[in-house]
Amino acid sequence: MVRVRFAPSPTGLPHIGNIRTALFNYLFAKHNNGKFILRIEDTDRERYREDALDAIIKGLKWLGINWDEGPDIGGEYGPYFQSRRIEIYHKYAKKLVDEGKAYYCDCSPERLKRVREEMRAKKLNFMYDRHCRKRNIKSDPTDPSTVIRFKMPLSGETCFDDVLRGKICFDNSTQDDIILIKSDGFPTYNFAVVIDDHLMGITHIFRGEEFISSAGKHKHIYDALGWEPPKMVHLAMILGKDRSKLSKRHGATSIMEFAEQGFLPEAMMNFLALLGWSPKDDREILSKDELVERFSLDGLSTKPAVFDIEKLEWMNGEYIRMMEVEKLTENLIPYYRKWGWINGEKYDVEYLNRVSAAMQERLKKLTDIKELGFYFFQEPSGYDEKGVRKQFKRDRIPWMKFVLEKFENLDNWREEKLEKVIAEGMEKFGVGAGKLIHPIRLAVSGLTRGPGLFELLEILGREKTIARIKRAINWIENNVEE
RNA sequence: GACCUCAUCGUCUAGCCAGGUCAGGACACAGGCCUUUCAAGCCUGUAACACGGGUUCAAAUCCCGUUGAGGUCGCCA
Repeated sequence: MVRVRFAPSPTGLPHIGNIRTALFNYLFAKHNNGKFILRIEDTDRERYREDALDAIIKGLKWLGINWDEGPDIGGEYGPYFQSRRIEIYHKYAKKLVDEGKAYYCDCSPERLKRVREEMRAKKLNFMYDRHCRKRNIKSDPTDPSTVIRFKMPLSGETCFDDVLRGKICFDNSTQDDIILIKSDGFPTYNFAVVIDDHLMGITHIFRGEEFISSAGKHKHIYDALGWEPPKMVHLAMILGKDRSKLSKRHGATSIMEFAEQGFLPEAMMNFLALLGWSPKDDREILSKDELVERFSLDGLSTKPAVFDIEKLEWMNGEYIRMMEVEKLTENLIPYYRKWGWINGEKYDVEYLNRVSAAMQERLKKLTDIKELGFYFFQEPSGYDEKGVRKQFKRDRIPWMKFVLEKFENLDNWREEKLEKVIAEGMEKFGVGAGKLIHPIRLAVSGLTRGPGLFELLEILGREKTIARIKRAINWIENNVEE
């Protein structure tokens, strides 16, 4: 049985790099009918953030990544918070000390800092000088004046197998006597991860390549405990547009910021899956089920990938276009509320659906409708500048007045009827359709672009159309020179 | 600095492991078609094997080196 885990630390909001790691774990588990486990690595009390756990859970759920065992739902390998597993770590740490494979150390942070600076001055690798290694201090994991350190072999070489990269080796002389238990009694990541992965029966570890260098150290701990390490898969990183590590500078980094910006979880999952993994054929739009079905180790890349938001936007647009109109409306409603376009429980779903249908193929993100479709909900507060120059010339006024009058007397406010009015105007004034259509569009929407004019007007309704055309004529008379 | 990882269009990538294809697809970009505008859709185009050696009849593909990029070197994860 395949068992994989996503093991975030609640020290910050999850960004797309973390989430993609979670996704690959998830896809691999589901592809193999295995279990996906969520474990919270909350052993750093200094950097702990109250809101982080909630953000992690929210982000994963939003994307559609569900776990089989985890902090909120439990499971037979719990607890799934490392902070609740302290006795376990102490037990194994003591065992290692008893067997002479680890030792207590009372070096102060100040001394460590000094040693580090001295080594730096000599241009040596920064490592603990093993001052306590042979002192045989008697202590206890809970004693705040001591830590427990691991006795690294002093010579030789240690290797582990990375599923993607093959054998990776480190010279033991370069490996530090890492801390297993901190002075506050909490384990370090390096220790807890080994204990938990083993005890939780993890079969495969998918994590970022920034963990490659610690994997060598983990191997020693596995060996010391007589355990077999899980299979290791170190994923290539996700980089920003400038090829540097992803950070705040690159815009939205927290996964929920993408949700707020109007990206769809299905599109986000699809896009993230393709960052560092390839289905190896020409298909790019893949549903969650298809991703699970097709996910495989040999499609995984070892090369860092640049996060390209333009492709995400394209893909999101694809998903918006594939969506049922009613579903699109449902997705848009929270934004309409947020912007005050609809209030309370009473709104015209029929109207919203027609707006959705008209705007669907023009949206890349849900929030695009704020710029592109506001006029369905609000009076335009001004007119597009270029549009004014081209379409709001004074000689258009008679044409607009003609259309206005016809509209006022129309017996049936239907697209076909509206179109007929324009045709009549073309004939009467001997001009092309655009000469009438463009000024009317600008008058009712304030924009020079959008859905077909007759569709737009029919949705908007007679009352608003008439009022807006009148207002525009007035505006031209007052603002445009002869 | 030491150690580790990586290297195909601007970007995501297929091809590499089992050498022989005009190096394929997608985003973006440019042009065209459609069209009342904008989108969408369709068609076309520009664009890459980091460099240098070697092995071989033949190298994007195998080997070595160089360069470049990234990562790690915490009582962070």
